[in-house]
Amino acid sequence: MRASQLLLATLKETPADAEIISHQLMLRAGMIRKVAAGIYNLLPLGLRVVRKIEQIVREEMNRAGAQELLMPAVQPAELWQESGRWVEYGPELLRLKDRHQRDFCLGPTHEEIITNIVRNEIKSYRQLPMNLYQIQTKFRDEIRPRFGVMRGREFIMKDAYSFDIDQAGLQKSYEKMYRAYERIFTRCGLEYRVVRADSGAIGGSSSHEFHVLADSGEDAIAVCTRCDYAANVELAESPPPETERPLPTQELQEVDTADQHTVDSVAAFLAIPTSQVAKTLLVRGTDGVVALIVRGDHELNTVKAEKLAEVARPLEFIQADEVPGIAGCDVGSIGPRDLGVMVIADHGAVRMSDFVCGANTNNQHFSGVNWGRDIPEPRAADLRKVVAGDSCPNNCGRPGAELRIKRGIEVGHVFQLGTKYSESMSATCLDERGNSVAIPMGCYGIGVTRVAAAAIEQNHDENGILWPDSIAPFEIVITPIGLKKSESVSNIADLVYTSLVGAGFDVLLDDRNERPGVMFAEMDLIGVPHRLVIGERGIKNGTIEYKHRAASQAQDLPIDNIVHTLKTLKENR
RNA sequence: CGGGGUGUAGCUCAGCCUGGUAGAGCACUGCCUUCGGGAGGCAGGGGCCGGAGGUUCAAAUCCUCUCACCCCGACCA
Repeated sequence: MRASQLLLATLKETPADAEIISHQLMLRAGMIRKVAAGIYNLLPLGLRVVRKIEQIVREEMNRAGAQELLMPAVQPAELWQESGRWVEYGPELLRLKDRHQRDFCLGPTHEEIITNIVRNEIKSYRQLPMNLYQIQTKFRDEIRPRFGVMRGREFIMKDAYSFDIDQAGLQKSYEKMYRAYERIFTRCGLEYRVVRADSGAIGGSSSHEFHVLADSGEDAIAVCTRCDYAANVELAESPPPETERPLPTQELQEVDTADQHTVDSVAAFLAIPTSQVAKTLLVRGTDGVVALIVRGDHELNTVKAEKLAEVARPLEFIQADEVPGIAGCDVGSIGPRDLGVMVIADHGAVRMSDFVCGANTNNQHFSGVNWGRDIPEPRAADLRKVVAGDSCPNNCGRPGAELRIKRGIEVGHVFQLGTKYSESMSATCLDERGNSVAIPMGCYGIGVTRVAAAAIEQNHDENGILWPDSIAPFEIVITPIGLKKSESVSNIADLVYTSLVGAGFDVLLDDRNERPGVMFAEMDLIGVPHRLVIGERGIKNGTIEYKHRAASQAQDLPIDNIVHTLKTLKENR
């Protein structure tokens, strides 16, 4: 490609509404332009990167035995009504009507369509296992799109769906995808962690997210400092501590706590740490109200709470105006003693002794409270969010092992759907004994455009992007100095360009006759990993200057076998 | 949906408080000089000041409404 024929839409200044570095650099490098909130043009340079990522994904999916197909972006409401998601999915599903007033939506995902294909085409276990995937535009009407293509409303996604005759088969298909994903993200040059995750609204059981670690990540993940443990903060377990509960040393006392209504202010008022205060939260239960207790310095994990059979889903806190009727006091003074509702305490709270809690009378708290003595032993459960410094839930036992909270960008997600869709949409086939069974499904997504943004978050410097070779818009840029003035420069530049292209490199020849400073700055900005500078000076010595984007120093390479030299360089990387 | 903010040239922004002929830098066009890290000079082109209504002799500026975008939160995964 010649730069004179490329739409090189670089910006010197950073557009005001771009917050994070990848968004800024994608705009400045001329990869994307905004059309509306969360909706972007992919300019030629951006599309080049996306196509390279797609190609890696395609190669690895095919290698794993999946087949590519293409489903429509516009989908009829009937299929969504059948699966129940026409109602369930909510306003994130962009709905539209055709000229006959029939309902359609723009697909945020394709479980309905693929299940429809499979129920029509798959009749026998002999046709399984099967894995079908597509790389396609998705639409999700996000409440708040942000960070450029990181969280766009329209984006490119690879989605794959596996079909097996039984759970064991699904497990195998799942593991295959898991391994394919490891290969894909490694080939894209990304540093990532595999995170155990909640499968959430899509339903099913086993689920892993692939997260690129970056400070700008939207998801908090808990990772062990010593082992592989990594989990979504919402799902990371906090197992019962091994320490015993200390014996009581204080008597139960009722204390006047004036107008202190929060854990922090009560603790400050009594001059004790917040970890000595029990926080009592009233939620709607399946049978009446339930009190959830966590230590004052801990936070309730609503995902965990919802999993308790006694707690109503979705989790609903008792409104402030209802509290006096239940506890006899306002929100700031609730405690588990003589509360008259079921009490469930987090493992950490169960280990407390001589603690402080509300007295169910306004402005009154108890101190010196002990389970078993003053309040019946509560039911114990894992209720809290993990915090940095917690011990590794894996019990990896390595010295110094503790949890850290890091931020991650979710670029891939694999989960086992089970028979959620095959049952609601009757996708069945015959097993070897002739029984009709619902087909267990898995689904596997990769946010292609998000991978591009995540790669930038991880690979950039003050001058611009540092693309990994595998997904760079161009592998090599040739920068001739004084192109119009020097015939030898222009001849050598052309010669090197044609030889490199002939050797299969993806090369950009900067034939714009710009000033050197401009060319250097722009090529650094768009992040071409390898640069050859051709100038009179080098030609006289029979050399071409070579510099890797990330290197601080350039080096001179002999012109003679430049193609071979670069091939060797590439192979050694 | 709640709170906050911003809409003025392609981009970054000034001007608004205190009403009086629309500005700068970058980008763009032409000419000259320059030419190994986003050059300099001269001359140009480009704006219904987001939109509608109002106040006023006069509105980018004051008032009302509206639309769009951004940030925080809630929500969602």
